[in-house]
Amino acid sequence: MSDLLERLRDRGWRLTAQRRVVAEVLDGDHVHYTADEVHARAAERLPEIARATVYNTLSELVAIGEVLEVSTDGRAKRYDPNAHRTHQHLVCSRCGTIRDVRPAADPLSALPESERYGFAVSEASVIYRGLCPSCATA
Amino acid sequence: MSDLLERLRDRGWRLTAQRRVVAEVLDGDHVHYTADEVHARAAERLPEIARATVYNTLSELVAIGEVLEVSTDGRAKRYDPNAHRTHQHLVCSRCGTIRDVRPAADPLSALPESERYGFAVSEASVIYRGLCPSCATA
DNA sequence: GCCTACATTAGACTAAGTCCAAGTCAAGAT
DNA sequence: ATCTTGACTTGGACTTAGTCTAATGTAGGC
Repeated sequence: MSDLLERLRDRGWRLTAQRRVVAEVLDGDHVHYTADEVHARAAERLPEIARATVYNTLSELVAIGEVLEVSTDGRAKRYDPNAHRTHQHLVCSRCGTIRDVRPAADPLSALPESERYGFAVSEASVIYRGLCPSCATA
Repeated sequence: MSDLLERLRDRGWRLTAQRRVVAEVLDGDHVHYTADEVHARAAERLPEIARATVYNTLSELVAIGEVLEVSTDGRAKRYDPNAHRTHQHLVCSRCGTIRDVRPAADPLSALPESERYGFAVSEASVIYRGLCPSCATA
């Protein structure tokens, strides 16, 4: 994650303790925390960190493309640090577990010109839903 | 939309004035209102209708599969009466306009078995994003 | 026309997120 | 090493979207 911190410094970010712990929480594979979960985990290391700071930092990370926002259920947004390897999401309809997945074909290519209504389409995000192994057997 | 009202009566729905106006508001193509928009439009015809009633009715329509919930921006959910013709959504990244679109291939088929992590995947929802014609020229 | 189970209402409540004015501090300049 | 300053953080009030509840109203079977 020091890669990320270095990239941030290169962008002129002031490197504060708060930003550091938020960046550290968002490290790993298949990480999809809500802002409140990020705040709770950050507060374990830096108890006085404010919710507003977590929201600010997450928004900045999203704005510069280091973190993705994922909205799987119309409730709290989730934050996905896996921003440099394009992928989609597979969500369990029962328990909400999320996995990063890579479809075989670019989803954009499935949308024919005749279905684009003159839009300059630049991105497709897919949510696959189904039962995860533990929910299927339970 | 009397089709819908008939299907609802067949299911044993009590047909109230409130449910009727909500169903009438949700009529047409490329309709994707938020709950508040549905409430505002319903209130034009039935001024005393309560927000809670709109939420209740929308949830019921979703539960029985007559209306789809779409979450395009992590803000208010939108309600889509086009539930019997499977489709995906194309959203303008600037103004938020939504169109129903039909990809050439079933998006599910693009997810190889090796990327399913043992899930019983049953559904894929796709949001295509880009600039709509008016936002592209503005 | 009555009855009653189901539907509606207003308003309090919750969850998720934004905004703001005041205080703090990282890092460049000295 | 300290100063300075503009960027960052804070806590709390505020907003938006949605849920819940107890009291009231009413559709539709009789």
